[in-house]
Amino acid sequence: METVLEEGDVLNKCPRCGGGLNYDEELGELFCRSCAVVVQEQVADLGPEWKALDPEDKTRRVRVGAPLTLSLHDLGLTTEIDSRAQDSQGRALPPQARISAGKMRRWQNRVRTTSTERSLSQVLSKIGEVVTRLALPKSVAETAARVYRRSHKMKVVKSRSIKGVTAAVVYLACRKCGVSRTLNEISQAVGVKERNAARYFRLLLREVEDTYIPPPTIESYISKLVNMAKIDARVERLALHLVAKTRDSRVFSGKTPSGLAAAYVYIAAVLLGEKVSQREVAELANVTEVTVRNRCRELLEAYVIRQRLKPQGRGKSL
DNA sequence: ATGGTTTTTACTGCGTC
DNA sequence: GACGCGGTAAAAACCAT
Repeated sequence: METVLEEGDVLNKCPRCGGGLNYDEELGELFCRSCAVVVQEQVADLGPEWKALDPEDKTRRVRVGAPLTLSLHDLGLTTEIDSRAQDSQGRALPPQARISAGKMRRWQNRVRTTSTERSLSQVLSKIGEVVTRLALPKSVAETAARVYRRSHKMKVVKSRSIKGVTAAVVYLACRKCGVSRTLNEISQAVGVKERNAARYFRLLLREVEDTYIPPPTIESYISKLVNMAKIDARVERLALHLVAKTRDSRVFSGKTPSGLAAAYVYIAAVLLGEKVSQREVAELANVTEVTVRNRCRELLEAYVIRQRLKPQGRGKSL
């Protein structure tokens, strides 16, 4: 039960960031643990939604080869690490612009045909823009559009900021689809203050969305962090293990998951003798070093972390 | 608006490579 | 001496009420 990553989980390297890729044939879902973290359970939840997709996708998915690569890329492993991710080990990716255009076109077709009135609002087209810009999966676009139409029907978004609503809806869709993007990233892409988007997001949750959407887990943050920082996978495993061990603790309550995740990763790295600085994990988790330190302190106060681990664990004991 | 909680900002001292 | 680490106080942000 301490093992979270199963054998054979990692099939490939992410073409964009080099992180581990997981690809589920059955569900047609691929997830890079750096760019778009999707935890196993959440994938299962996605099942129905994916089945509802057009058959064209299915046939494309079955084939192996170049189209697959294309769809891999399509499935939205994105942005945020763009600098080094740009071009990886010689595998030439199709020009960004072309893919974006194609995706945009497809998305718009779908929306046009399904939406009853095109004049529904500018929000829908804005959603398309944002999804394209962030290279998010199609499922996100569809989910976002669906949520928006519903909220529109319920009149809750009447006379609200278009940008704010857009960001909120897209973020909500990401959450539903298990795509790990922060509200901050999306707000920036939309060009709106995060707190405004947050307001609308809460509004949506309260008024429209009846199904509870779990917030991003500490575990998902940990995976994201480890992969983004290119830290040894052992650290990830240990960090996740520590989370599991300390799961039923009040240390968690009210603290930002990303900060906690950063702390776990840091502690795990120290235990394993990996050289990872607080600054590094803090930056990647979008928190300050102070927060990392505080979480570490609280964690270490609450628990005695011993290193009685198996093979050549040259860890120190804290 | 307000109050309680959490995070950030800014600054300091300490050890070490 | 710069760097990583640890701590602190006050400001800022967040959130429910």
